[in-house]
Amino acid sequence: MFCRFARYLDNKRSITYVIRMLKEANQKKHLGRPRDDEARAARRQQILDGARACFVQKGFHASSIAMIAAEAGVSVANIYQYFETKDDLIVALVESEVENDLVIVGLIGEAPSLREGLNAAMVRLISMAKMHTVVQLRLEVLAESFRNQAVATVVQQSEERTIAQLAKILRAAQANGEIRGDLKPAQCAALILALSDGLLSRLPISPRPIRELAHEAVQVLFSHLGMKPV
Amino acid sequence: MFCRFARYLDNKRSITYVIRMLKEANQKKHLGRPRDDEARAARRQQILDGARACFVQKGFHASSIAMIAAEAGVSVANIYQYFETKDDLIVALVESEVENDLVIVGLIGEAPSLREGLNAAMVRLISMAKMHTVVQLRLEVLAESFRNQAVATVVQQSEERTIAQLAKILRAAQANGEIRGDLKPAQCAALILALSDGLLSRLPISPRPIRELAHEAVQVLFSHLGMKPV
Amino acid sequence: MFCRFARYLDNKRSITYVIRMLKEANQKKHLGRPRDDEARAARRQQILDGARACFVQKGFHASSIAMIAAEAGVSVANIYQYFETKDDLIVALVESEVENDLVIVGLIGEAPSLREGLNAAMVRLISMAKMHTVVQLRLEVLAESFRNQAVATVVQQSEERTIAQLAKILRAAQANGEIRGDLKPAQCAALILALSDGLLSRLPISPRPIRELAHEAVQVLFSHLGMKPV
Amino acid sequence: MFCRFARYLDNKRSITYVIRMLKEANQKKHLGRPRDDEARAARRQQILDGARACFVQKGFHASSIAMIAAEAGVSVANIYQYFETKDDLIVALVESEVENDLVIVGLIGEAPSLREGLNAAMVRLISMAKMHTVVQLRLEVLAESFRNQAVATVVQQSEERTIAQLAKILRAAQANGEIRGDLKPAQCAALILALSDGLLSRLPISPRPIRELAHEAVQVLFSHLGMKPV
DNA sequence: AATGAATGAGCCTTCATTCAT
DNA sequence: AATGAATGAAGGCTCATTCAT
Repeated sequence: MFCRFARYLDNKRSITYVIRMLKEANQKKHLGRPRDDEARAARRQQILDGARACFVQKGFHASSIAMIAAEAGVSVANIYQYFETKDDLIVALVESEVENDLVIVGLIGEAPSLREGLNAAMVRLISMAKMHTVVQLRLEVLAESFRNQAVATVVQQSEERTIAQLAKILRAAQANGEIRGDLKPAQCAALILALSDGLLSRLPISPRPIRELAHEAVQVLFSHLGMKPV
Repeated sequence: MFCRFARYLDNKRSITYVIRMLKEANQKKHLGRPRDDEARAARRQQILDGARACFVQKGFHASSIAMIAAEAGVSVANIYQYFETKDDLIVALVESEVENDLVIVGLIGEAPSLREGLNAAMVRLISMAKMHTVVQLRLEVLAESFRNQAVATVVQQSEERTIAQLAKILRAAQANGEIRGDLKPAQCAALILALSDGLLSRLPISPRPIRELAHEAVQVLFSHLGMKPV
Repeated sequence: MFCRFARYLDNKRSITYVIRMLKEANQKKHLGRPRDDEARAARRQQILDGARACFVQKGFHASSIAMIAAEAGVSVANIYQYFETKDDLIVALVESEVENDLVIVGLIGEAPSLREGLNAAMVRLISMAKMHTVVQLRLEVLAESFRNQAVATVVQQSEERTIAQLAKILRAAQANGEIRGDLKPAQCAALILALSDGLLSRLPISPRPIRELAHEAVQVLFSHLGMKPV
Repeated sequence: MFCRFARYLDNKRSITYVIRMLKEANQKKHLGRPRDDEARAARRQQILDGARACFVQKGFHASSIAMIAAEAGVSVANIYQYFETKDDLIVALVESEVENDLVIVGLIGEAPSLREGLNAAMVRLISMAKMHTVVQLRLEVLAESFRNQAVATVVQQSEERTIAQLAKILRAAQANGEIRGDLKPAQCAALILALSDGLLSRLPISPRPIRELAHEAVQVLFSHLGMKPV
């Protein structure tokens, strides 16, 4: 279920028309009164999914609530029962998006060795089916961080947690002698994340495949950490 | 002349009001017809400057032509004599923005040694007064590249040129033995650019000062290139 | 229990948020079904009270059902079990509001003399704690009478009753020689009511205190009625 | 050219439909660029006229900008080139509306005697073709004054001017012995205005014709002022 | 009877763009 | 060439009302 808008956007139809079409495609009826929190959470997620698809396609500011509603298959007014304003919706999406980072770092931690962990994380990132959308959103989020304090705060907190987690892994690797002991784990962690962001953000503009660059980058890291290159 | 909009945005006034105020603040009632190509170019630049200020403040899609016109001190309709659509304006701005990269790389090339060049470039970036706006726009541009083919093309071409230039410098350094000879210059160059982008993009969210991270990053690079760390 | 909305309206929050806050502030989660007609009437009154608070604050058309429900501490849907439409709610409120007139006129009738009665009524009006809201609503009602036939009818009927009542009092005063015998009681009564409305409606715009004007007005009346001024 | 909306409002058509109909009825084309202030003032007045018609019909808050635009025969966006917000439009209308008061008072001043002046003013008011709308708006304005400070200020200032003007006339009448010398002119003036407002505001609800009441009211005034009744 | 959820229609405002001057 | 005026379309948000529970 990728952004259904895409199917309409190439025609020259007006946005209003596209939205009506999408709405008619969603045969949804009046849903009645699902009482439980579970249903509410599901609907909330449904909206977030629609929002994500739109934001990936058009960015935060060029995505309209009407688009998001159509994409999610709910009414415009309904969205406002789950999110107070569009900004809140953006923040909520950012919150759910930054979870990814921890997951990736988790991959590193679960591996038997740092070397294998870093490799696994890289492979996972590169081959992830929705990588494209993750990266696209990541950029959107970083750009938004410059001007939207609420977003910046969310990302900053996630960043701290992620760095802390990765630093812990690095410290463990130092303890068992896998990497040099004279590196500052937190700084090193921040660097790894920055490098990763930097690489991925070039997805649409890099003259050579990101895959190659990522491989090279891991080499650089290994040598910096004092591990033998592959 | 930073974005003059900032001066008005905190009041509760409507955008329309703000724009009128800005317009009145720009004394020159009638700009008159540019006398020659040079004057035309100047006017064009004036518009681009206004656009840049707005884009930095609000992003591409949340900046309106009216804002840009007010910020630039020209009339709305006048903008349309220099740029066919808002998208064209964006592309033009992106074109002028990617020039920066070559300038920075130029810094590296002019230095007596690669080590000094890299250091100089880093210092220049970090201490540049308008660094904040450059980075903000960089993210905006990268995010836009994902969805706007015209922008992607411009950035991609610039990227190729920049990498080629940097690769040339690296090759020279290999030739005079400053760095390891077994590195692929182009790939290495791409990596350096990615690392730089990655670092800078964390400006608003990094839990520690970018300056520190940048210093560390240069160490990583040096060790990767086979130079002694500082 | 003055309009609780006031407490929220200064913040920048969206209306949706304000309404949710108010709702949560009203502890009783579920009102339960009213046991008898009396309980039903109480619930109805509860809604009318909420509506009154909102109408005073914002007027008929700028008050939303959601606001009224939040203010009254009932659910939106519940309102629709007591009033078929918002217009019906308005009419019902108008009906309850015009009762005031009879009460005031009653005050005049109960006094030992017309002189004392008029004075008492004036004092009562001016010093009434909720005078402000009464007057505000009175204007709202009069304005609405121009365009809403249902409201006009209600007010007109009340007006007739009130005039009749006051005329009766005046006739009695004529009978015992307190006032001139050549006045037409009904016309005179209408005049008194008009003067009263006219005075009070200037509450927010009068350059001098209404109290003074009211005193003067009573003098005028007295002299017109053929009573000695105070 | 009374409110053209009236023609549509009885059918059950949606507002949107009505607005489209009205728009199509206005064959207006793109107006080009009238440079002069005169054209701007005319257009501004045109909008105010449309607004007035709507406000009379539906009140301030139930009149939408779209309605006003359709009624005035301009586009919605165009309105915003003449008035910053809907509230500003309301204030502007109120400003133009309170001018009426001075005109009426002017009538009194121009008459050869106070008696004739008051009579003339009354007759003028009662027989004015658009009296209905004037009174309707007057009530709307007074009601709005309670909650809209900007409106209250405008009305208050007008009120002061009007009272001053009328007081001057009364003082003159005192000077030439037409009326009692012991009345306070300003207070008396305020009273006259209040009585007038009070009477007129009962237009839609008075059980007997306002004309009669007005006549009676003038008698009251005359006797209060110490003039012989007619 | 009471209510949370839902929605089509509408609200105010702004947008990118065009046109007559 | 430059610009004020103009506008259809769309933006974010709220409304009165309904329905299933």
